[in-house]
Amino acid sequence: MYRITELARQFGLSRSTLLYYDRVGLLSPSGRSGADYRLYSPADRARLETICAYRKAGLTIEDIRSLLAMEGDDTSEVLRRRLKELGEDIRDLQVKQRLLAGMLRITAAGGPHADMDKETWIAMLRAAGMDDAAMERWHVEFERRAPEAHHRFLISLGINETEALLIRKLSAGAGKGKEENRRTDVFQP
Amino acid sequence: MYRITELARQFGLSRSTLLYYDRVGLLSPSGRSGADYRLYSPADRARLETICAYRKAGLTIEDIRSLLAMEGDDTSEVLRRRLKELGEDIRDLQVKQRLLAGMLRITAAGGPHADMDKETWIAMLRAAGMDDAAMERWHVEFERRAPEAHHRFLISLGINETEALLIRKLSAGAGKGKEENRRTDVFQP
DNA sequence: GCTAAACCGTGAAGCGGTAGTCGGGTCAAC
DNA sequence: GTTGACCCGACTACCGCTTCACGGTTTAGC
Repeated sequence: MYRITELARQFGLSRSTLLYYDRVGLLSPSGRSGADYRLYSPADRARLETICAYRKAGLTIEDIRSLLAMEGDDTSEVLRRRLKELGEDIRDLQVKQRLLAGMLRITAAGGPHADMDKETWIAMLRAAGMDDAAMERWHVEFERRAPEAHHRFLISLGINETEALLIRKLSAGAGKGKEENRRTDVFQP
Repeated sequence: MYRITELARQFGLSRSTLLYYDRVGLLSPSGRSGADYRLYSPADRARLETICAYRKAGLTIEDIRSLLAMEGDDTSEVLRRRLKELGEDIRDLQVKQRLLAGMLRITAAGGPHADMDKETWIAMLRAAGMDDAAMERWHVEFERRAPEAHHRFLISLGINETEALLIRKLSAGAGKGKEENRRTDVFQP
């Protein structure tokens, strides 16, 4: 059995937080001491562990309550909804980033890579010693191992859909040894 | 002169919001009608326009107050600070995305690289002909040109916060020519 | 046995940035 | 003079806690 501050410290929480969880009925200690102190059992501890995991994913208290209530039946719907929300929240923040960057007249921070664009990326690889042929091998390898990630990556550099598909097609073709498809200029236009 | 609800609607705000702005002294109407109604002048309107622009960038009321107080002298510091905060907030959300995706056993749809991990990435660069030294030069270059994007990139490969910060620190140090920091094993452990 | 520190309890208030609601006053049109 | 749209100030609610206040309990050392 753990006392409140002891348990709180185990999870990096404050005593107040556990008091709050008790008040809202999310986690109530299963016992009390003679002096009416809260006593948490190992089962309570396990429940708190789950709660913390969900909280770290940004789920609301209400969401967590319902997740704990339905005991692993169909948790996925709530989680999926939260995942969607997160995506929207991130996009909102990215919009704000762009607005602010505009005010500062900084190169607009756009996609997932924000201040990264095709030119910067290529310059970096070149600085590391890659030449055109190496970059082509790299695209081929990327397309072979993770075509979807390859696509997302190209988009994140600000390359448009059409051009991204073209690059991928050439990478796929080159991987099969078709010599006539050698057009390194597409990779570094 | 505009009345409160009229002005609120022009900016897609609620009446309550303008009442609040008045209460906290962010935007007070320059006049009152005979019936003590708030009357906003065109100058008030212009001020509100600025306020809305800043709010859309997610600045706090306090930030906006100080920005308006110093009348365009050195706004950039506050804005830059907010931009940094936004980057951190986005990273926090992306961490949550990954945690949730893990719970759903989905290949993280959130990160820019999704089904990409550190091992695959390194294998790809090696296949393209990069050696350890080249990879280190690349990290150094990445850190120098786009530190935030570098961080996001490392996180997207599934590298944890602590290790990402370590790699960046070493990259930054190596960029300044500190030979004793040469520890390529950190980049490919 | 005494004291001090560290713990425990309860209850209330506060944070930000609104949204909404209340009872009552004001205005223009019919 | 009445209807209905608008306005007023003041209030409450939201989330996930945190902080404060005040008093009782446990623990350690002397």
